[in-house]
Amino acid sequence: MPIRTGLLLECQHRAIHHLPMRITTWNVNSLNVRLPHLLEYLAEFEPDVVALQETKVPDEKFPVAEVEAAGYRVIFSGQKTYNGVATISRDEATDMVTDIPELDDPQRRLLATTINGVRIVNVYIPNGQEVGSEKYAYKFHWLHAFKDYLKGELERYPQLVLLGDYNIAPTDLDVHDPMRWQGKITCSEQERAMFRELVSLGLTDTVRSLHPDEPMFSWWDYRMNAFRRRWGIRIDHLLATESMRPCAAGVATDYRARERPSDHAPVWVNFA
DNA sequence: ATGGTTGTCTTACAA
Repeated sequence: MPIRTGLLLECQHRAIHHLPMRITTWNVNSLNVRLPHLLEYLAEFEPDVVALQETKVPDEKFPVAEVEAAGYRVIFSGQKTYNGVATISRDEATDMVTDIPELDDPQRRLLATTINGVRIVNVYIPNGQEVGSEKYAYKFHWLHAFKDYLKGELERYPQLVLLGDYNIAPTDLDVHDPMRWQGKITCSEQERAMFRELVSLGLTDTVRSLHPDEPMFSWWDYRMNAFRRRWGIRIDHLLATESMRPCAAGVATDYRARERPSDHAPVWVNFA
């Protein structure tokens, strides 16, 4: 059965407040390297929106023609070597924002836009490297400024999806080996408290709400055959306002198993 | 599991 048909069947029992949408987040770790995988993903899943992180491509070198040839539009905020975000969509993206007000930051980590009446806030939250490090302090500086910005977005846009690479594993259910990761970067109590603060602004962890008891991972270290051994963590998330009605979700783990993969797999949610 | 592996105008740094 084609996936598109499956989406409609899965969602038909829900009340529809906006167009049904399949929305994906994927840290591609270099769009230049991962472009073939992205084009395969678009053809296979026919998503309405895909938020990319770590594109690592400056805007003047973004592969616009390739994405448009696949039947999509794209907006982006990139830089050389590091970071970079892009949002791919079937329909028009308006009211683009690339910078957090009050945060003077050259790192390209935010791309907010409106698609079909839904505010799509695509983020590449800083990794933090190690608890207590300078980069860890930057992670929280960024997050505090972002949280203030997000409050305003939520007031303006009743239908909002906040998605991306959060670099936070919210609970031990999101970690293959919680004892190994206890207190480590992505799993520290301070990071988890910040994740809960974002949720408490009026958002739902859509993937977890649909799979409340199932360990699910979105990132596996390149080293030590971590993927083959299923040593993963869930750090890529789609949070949404209550109005959004998620009806199915999953991780396209298959894309992590391919040749020359990103270390993240795509995470998708269907909204009724 | 702290050993390693990716990606980047690389030989260091970020993840």
